[in-house]
Amino acid sequence: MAMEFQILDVDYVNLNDKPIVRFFGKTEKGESVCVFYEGFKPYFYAAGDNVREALEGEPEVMGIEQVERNIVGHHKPQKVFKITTRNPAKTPDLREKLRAAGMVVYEADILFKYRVMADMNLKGIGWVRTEGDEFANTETVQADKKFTVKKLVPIEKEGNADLKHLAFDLECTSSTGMLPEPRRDPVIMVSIVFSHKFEGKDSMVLSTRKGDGVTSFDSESEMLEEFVKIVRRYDPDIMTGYNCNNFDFPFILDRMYKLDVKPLLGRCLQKRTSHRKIGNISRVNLTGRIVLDSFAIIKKDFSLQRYSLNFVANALLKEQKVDVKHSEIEKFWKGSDEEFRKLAEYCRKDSRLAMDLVLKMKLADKYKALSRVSGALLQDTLDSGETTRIENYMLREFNRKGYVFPCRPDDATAVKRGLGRKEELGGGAVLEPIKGLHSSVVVLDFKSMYPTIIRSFNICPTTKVMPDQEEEAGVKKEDLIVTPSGARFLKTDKKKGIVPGLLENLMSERDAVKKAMKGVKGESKSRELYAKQWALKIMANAMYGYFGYARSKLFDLDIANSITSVGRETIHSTKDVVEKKYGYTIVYGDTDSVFAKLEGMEDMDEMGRISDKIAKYITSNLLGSMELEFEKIFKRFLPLTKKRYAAWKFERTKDGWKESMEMKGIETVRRDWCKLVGETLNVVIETILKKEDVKGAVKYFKAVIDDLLANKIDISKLIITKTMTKAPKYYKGIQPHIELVTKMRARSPADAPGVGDRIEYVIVKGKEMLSKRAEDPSYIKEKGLQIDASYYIDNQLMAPLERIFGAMGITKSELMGGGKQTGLLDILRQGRIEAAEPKILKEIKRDEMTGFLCSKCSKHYPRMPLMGSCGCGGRLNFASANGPAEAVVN
DNA sequence: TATTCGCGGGG
DNA sequence: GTGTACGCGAATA
Repeated sequence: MAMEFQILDVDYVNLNDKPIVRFFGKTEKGESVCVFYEGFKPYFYAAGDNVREALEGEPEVMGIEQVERNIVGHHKPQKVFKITTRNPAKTPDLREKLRAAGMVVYEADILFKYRVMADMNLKGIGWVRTEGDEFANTETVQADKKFTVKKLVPIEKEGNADLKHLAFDLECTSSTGMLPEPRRDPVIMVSIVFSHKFEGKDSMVLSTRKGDGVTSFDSESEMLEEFVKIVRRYDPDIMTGYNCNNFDFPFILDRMYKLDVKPLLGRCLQKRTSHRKIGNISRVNLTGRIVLDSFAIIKKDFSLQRYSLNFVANALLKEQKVDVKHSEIEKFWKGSDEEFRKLAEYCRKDSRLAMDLVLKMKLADKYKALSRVSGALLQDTLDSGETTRIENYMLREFNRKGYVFPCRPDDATAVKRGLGRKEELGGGAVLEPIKGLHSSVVVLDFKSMYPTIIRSFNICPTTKVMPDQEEEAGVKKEDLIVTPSGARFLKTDKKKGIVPGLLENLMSERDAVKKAMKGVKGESKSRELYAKQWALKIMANAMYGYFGYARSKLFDLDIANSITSVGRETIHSTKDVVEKKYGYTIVYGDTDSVFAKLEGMEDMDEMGRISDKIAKYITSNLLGSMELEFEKIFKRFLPLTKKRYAAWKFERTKDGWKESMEMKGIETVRRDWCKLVGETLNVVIETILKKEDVKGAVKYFKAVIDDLLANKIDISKLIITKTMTKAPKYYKGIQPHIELVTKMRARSPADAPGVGDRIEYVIVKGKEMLSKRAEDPSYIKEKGLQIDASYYIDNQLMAPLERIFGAMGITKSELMGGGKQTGLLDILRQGRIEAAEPKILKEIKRDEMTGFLCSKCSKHYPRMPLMGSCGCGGRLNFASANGPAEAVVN
């Protein structure tokens, strides 16, 4: 009998002194599976003269065999010892023992499940077929199908099994007003939402109080026991919740521990579900299932202003939470039946939103694809970074080519590498932007620059030849490629590097998937292919970083530097060719792109044709698979500094040119800015770029300021929000939103915001310090208070807008009305500005300047206040550590 | 201008 | 479990 399933999780147990590997999975029909595989012996490698002696009499060692393997850094196979052991868990001991004896160990830090998967060529989320199945009569695991198998064979099969999801959410009371703590605060309610009907229901609410639509319990421990039973009966593949990794799981597990409820939420009935917290990150171990925290994934994959459940649900699902403030939970819990019912619906809705985010936003798709490409298990793809995936992917290929893989470095080595990195590792080239507003700029970029450099120069730990290694490698100088940083690699025809080979596979497979996408019909199929090509791209792009990462098993600065040095040289030579051969100015460039100015050109198609021609010519002179291509047109391009610019972009599509704005390094939405800032910034940038109307932009900005001063701006645009994370008394510094809460409590304790609430405030006029002048927007309207216009001008609007206008050569004094405004058009025409020369009196260097100092009362201002003089009426000088000065020089 | 610090999200 | 450990904006030197 045989069976096919998709691998969800793998672990092992020791039975009779032998490891038995367990594969948890799901069949196409939706049955949960657990198969047992026996007979795989743990092993690793060691090199050195005293390996046998060092392991003499070790009961854990089953065999030591001398074998030949390739080792990174050598060009001929080396004699190493393959050490076979009894128990994977004992490997670290043996490893350290060998190291203490001066031996070098290999592959002695690979998790046993990954050792097995790599050798059997099995991948996370990959499909597998079993052979020699025998029914396993065991109650140690929970699954629809349980078998002991003789063999597991990977199979090529597209599509994904239908996974069962369970979302849950807790409500707790708090005895302190701070976040509830499991050591003293109880769970009062648990909501559960099912992706597939469970006993006829799609959701449940459990609680220790009775109410409509709620399953009630006499005690918290009975409720938690039932929660465990429901999970087991429903048997989900994926458990989710919003911030469940950091709150709901740790909380409920700690409560179970305290109340003596067995936390058996996984598919193994012998392994308790546990959580471990390191730093701020907590991870949950659910054997046979997967924990997917929708908050964690959304934070990684979506760029939003805020990540509260309500904000995210609004932005992504157009839904909102039931309206209950955190501070009201306890009130509703103890309140009327109606209030309790509302709390239950609030709780249910939170689970439903967490579930909808996962299912409707397809949060797991990308990660499934990454697992299938890299081989890492889905849980690891979700929780850990690129390292796990790259190492899984590389290990397999290195082993196939007869290499043993190095171990990861110890902390001391990693720290040393990290320190050395800064001076020794060069990054990409960033060309100095030519200041001013530019028109008719085309952007050309190198397709997958670092992967193609690695391929074209055959850069790999297996092809690197050190100065004294020519003889060992059996090569001559002409067999080597030298990179600009001076490292030497074997040419491809001598020996193809493993990493270049992997990249070639990743990139050609991606091309094939993209081709297949064109002919595909059906939304789910095309989504799957899209995720696959995305994963292939991510894996290819991650390869470079791995060589420069301090904890990498293949850390090699020669390699990292070789890759970036080729990149830098390529950018500079591309700039030369475009400028000298074609006569166009490069106005900017960063790592893998150059921005060329096609002076005076208007016609998009014409600009596209010229770009294509240039790109094609340059590509023809590049090595190997490196390729320059036309990417987009910036009809207007306004650089502020390196890595920061605004542009009016046109992209070529099959239906003509698609227009949009592109901002790099310029935020128009920040949570500590009021709406007015973003709005003003957007209008100003658009006016400059689209209408080329700098005067208009200045005029608009001045009008905003006039409106502010005249109290004509709607208060809603001036609201700043901040969360109160703890009770006011625990704040050490004085902060506006906390001062406001204190005031609001004095006015009306019942309506004042509580811990965890977001506080909205507006700064009003007054004599007190700024923090004391934060006010509640509705209170302002009610009492007709005046807003503090100069605060909004100096502390909110000025800095970001000054940067934009500064890039156009407009100084603050010109902006604020006093200065001359002639010359703006000249600036535009020239596309270049010079900094104004300051008059020299008593001077300090620019970087010495700390702000402004009143000559009368010595008050210090970090930034020039709006009125241009001190509040006391005194004149302002420049301030520095060496005292005041009248001028600043560069 | 670089580096360290603090806090998000959950109740 | 043959383990590993966030990330960005603000404040500060």
